Amino acid sequence: MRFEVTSSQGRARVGRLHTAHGVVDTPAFMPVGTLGAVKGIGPLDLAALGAQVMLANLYHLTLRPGIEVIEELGGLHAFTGWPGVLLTDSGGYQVFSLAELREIDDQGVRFRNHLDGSPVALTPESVVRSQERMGVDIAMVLDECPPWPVEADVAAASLERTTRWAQRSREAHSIAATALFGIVQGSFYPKLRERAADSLRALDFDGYAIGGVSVGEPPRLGRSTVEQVGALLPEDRPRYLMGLGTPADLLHGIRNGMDLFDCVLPARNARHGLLYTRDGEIRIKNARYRDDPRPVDEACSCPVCGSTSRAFLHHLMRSREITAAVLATTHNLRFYLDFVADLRHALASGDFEDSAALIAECYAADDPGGQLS
RNA sequence: GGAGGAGUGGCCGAGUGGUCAAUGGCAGCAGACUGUAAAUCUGUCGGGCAAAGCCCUACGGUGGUUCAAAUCCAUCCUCCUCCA
Repeated sequence: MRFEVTSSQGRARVGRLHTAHGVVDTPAFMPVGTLGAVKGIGPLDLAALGAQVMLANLYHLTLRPGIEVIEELGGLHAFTGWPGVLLTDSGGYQVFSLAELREIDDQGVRFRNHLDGSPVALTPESVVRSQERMGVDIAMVLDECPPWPVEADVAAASLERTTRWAQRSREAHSIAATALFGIVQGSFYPKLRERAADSLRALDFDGYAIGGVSVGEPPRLGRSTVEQVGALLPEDRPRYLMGLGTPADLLHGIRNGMDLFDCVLPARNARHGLLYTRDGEIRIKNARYRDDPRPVDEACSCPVCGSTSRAFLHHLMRSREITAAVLATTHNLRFYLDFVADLRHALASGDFEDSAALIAECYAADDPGGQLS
């Protein structure tokens, strides 16, 4: 993997990430396909929308269909038919989201499989090995993602473990075609974040992620952490803000030097009837859209906005028609991908602050403390 | 003609003397969702008001018993089943 920064404005930057399965223009939004596909859209359609990277999840793929099956079928690219770059998350997020179903110690994490209760063990080493076996382009280390609130001493102990795991992950990494990213934890304690960034830098990862954000904290804390950690990460490596976020979160992240983003929001919200437009969010199931002949977003380039009214989407969504999810997902992902592409182009041409101001206006409600403007 | 059964809030459907403006579900109205246990979950859901309270209207119609009726009695209306 090779990463180059081609232009920058303030701390925001434009870059190119070269991987075994193609190039990624950064800043990039990466749709989340936990089980190997983004819910509601096929891999080729997703690529046609402009997505260059898709996420998948090692914990989930380990349970079903199993790493062996994926390996036998030629790796995760061949198995899923996804033509672009693949990044897998390690299961660190499930340490947070499935907290009631797991136990954690220095060795690793033991889950009670959420499907049938059977035990599943992940260790830093097994996680790196499994991601390499699937042949993904970017692998994430196993980390512990603590919820908020958490006491400082608990967060510190958690971080020490995550740091030891990062060391072990680094040592376990053996296949160059699969890049390995470290993850900065440390909850919302600046000293812990600083310590985390220092120790990860010393391990010389291919890229660096900020994890443990949007875990129940007040939005201002998340924002300030991104600002702080963004300044601590190496300039010459891709920076990945894990799990975020809203359009406003992306703008804030880009402004603070982030290159990669992933989030389930555009896809999940689409399924739940919340659509993004250049004038803000709309809840398409609301009665007001019953006979609205306009497209979801006049300025949107997606195939749905080119052919479909809000009224029709409203009808399909209320009827719980599966196509409603497909169309809404198509639109929202295109919106996100265009959103980031527009900022990328604005950055490259020097118009970033103008674009940012426009976005901040549309998504003011999403802007705790007004950091965007 | 005879025998039995049933009519409850927009719909379906509980409730069989007071704790019932009436369980549930659906529909409706709105909200949440951030490295996906999520095509999920939550709130609301007769009307009015100076609104954690009060008033009005409500369980097919009418009348009655009772301190008190969706619940008991009489009668009428409608529907269903079976027998002639």
